[in-house]
Amino acid sequence: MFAEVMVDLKTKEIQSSYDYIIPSDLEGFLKLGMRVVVPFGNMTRVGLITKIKSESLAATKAIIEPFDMEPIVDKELFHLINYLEEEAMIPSVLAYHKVIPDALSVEYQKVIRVMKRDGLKEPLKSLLIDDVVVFKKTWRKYSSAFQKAVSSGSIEIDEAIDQKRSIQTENYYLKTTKVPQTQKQQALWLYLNEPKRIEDILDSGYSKQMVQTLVKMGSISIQKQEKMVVFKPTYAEDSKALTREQKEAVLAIKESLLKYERFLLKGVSASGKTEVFLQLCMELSKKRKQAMIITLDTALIEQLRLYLNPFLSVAVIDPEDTLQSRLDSYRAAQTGYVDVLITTPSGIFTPFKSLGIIIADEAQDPSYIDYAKTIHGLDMLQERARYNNIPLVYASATPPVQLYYDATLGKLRLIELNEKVYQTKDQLQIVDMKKELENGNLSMLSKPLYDAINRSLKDNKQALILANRNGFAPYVLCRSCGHVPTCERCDTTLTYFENKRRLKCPHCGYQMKYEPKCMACGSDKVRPVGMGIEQVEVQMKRTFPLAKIARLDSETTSKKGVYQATINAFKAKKIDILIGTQMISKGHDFDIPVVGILLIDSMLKAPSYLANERCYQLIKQTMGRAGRKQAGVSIVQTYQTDHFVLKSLEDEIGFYEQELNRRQIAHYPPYYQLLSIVFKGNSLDQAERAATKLKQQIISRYSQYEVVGPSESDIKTFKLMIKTGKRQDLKHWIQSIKQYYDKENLSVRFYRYDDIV
DNA sequence: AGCACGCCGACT
DNA sequence: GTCGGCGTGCTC
Repeated sequence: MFAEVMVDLKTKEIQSSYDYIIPSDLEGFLKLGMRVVVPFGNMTRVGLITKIKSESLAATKAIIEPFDMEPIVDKELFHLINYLEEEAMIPSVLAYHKVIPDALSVEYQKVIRVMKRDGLKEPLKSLLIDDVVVFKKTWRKYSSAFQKAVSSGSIEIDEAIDQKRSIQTENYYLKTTKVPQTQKQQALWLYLNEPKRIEDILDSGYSKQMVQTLVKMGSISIQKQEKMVVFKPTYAEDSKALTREQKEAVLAIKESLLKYERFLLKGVSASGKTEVFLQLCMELSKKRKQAMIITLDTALIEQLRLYLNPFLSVAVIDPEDTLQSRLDSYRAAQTGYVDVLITTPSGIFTPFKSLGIIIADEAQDPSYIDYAKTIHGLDMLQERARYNNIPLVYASATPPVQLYYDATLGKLRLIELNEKVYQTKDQLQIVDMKKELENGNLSMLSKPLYDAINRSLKDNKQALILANRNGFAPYVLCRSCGHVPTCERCDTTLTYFENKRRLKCPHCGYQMKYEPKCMACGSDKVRPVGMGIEQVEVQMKRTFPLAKIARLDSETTSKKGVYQATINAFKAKKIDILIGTQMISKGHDFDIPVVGILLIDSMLKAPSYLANERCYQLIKQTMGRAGRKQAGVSIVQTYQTDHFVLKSLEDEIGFYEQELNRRQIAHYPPYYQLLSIVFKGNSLDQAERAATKLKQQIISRYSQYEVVGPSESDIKTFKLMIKTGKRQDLKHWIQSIKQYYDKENLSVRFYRYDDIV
């Protein structure tokens, strides 16, 4: 027999499936979806069995050994890998790496054994102080030196595979056919009529000693089985009584529990969405089916877990947890040992024994699109729901335009939860900052917002300020020559952080020390330009010197636990004014009379077709934090009072309709599909030529496509943006483009979810 | 001729 | 990702 194996070749986007001979002793044991160790060139690599077949013309080498005891990729995951390859245009090896969790990935090592020490020259001499040294990535630096040392016989090299985390096993004890002599021993022997763990045996009153003697005598055998972490519900009493709307929502979704259907559960926070989730999960648990809930971050995961755990067994995959704990939860979901799995979008590929529902919470959030803009989490979840024939519930207070559009077409069912648990009338005020300037107010704080905060502080109450812009200033400018420092890697302007005196790239994380001297002309007239959250904090402290002020942004929360601690302190009223980026807008219920929204003008101008929707959602969500029990006011400061996003903050339907109208006219989703094609060559020139050439070819051959660009995007790259009514059309020629440019020593990449226009 | 270096393609 | 083959070009 033969196996088709997808060899783990991390970077190259080449054909990666090769045929291997299955050694006769592994026949029957090796199955589809298991990983195996195979020889590849002069290397030893891990690969995934993608097919088992009885004939192969190509196979010459045999599989060395199995790497897993059972398949780690099931039918559904194969389907998803295939989907990523076809729809997201990701090469299959990369798709495989997306689907396999980090905890199960492997690293390749070189084990160097010193044979003749006197033959060694520098730098090897000082590197190989011990007789056996293991190298990982640093191997590459010295590979040629090692090579020479091998041929001169001073060292030998072996390959080793390092698993980051393996599936843990533990011993189970089982009786054999050999009956022991004494009565006591026989009691233990009879008790082990099925495999039991040592803890359970001890709990039942038998001693370790006895087990061991019986093992020695051959009356008990030891089996290795996977060690499962058990997630148990904490068993509370009855759940809360449902409101009429909640009952209707639960009923509507319950009706289609065993078929594929999409729902949009629209409700502001505190409208009781979580209770609806709980009811659905409990219903499924009775049917021995599992639920997957996706949310955004540690805090929201924890909130959900605390709500569900009294009634259900709940596992959690949080990227901030350790590899081992993520793997435990992964296995619990895969083996069906848990009712509910809560995870962030990073966990959307977790396999389940028997999945019954998928709930995508905070469905409007951009983090559902992966960093590389090639995968949309919501699309993957839709594919999984379709595959498993189960419902998919999107939950959001401010649904993405795409889902609103789908709902109007009847492609998904809209369920609204309108009743706020606390009824209050929220007030909205939009302040024109141009007028403030005319009236002589030079500060970043408008008079109405200043008054509102002041009043609140006098009443011993709090204020929440959204300033969604990291750092002290969006960029620094040399007033002498006009130079603006940009990122080496992505060419975007660097954000200035005053506290750390550093310039950072908001895009890729590149950072450098800030010197108040111009890198281009040497002048010392370098000044920060524009406003960021650090500056807001400084000014707030100056304006309200007696108030306790805290800031929540990516910088202050880089240490684990700070986020939650600050939120808790704010809830406990130990902080008077909380200033934060978008991270303060999600999930938390504060009871505050004043919400101030600053620095949104640049967001409205962002070069993304999603800018309006993101800004609208952010403002709405932040407003939603204000005034639960008490009356609240939200104050939005802007220079663009006429912008339709701001004008329709209290007219939801109006917003969606105007935005949809705009997108239809400008040819954006949901009416048109986008595909960006990015060329990266050895030189800017080469990339531009290729992009221009392809554009002409597309225009002349396919009149239905609209091509925008080419425009310079990252360093040494040019981008074309294709807009088309039907995406189906694109697939067939993408393959040929790829092959064509591979020969030209140019890299071409395709991004389905690029929103930057 | 002899060797160092870099690019290219094969790897089942 | 890794290695070997082959061509180029430099040096003795």
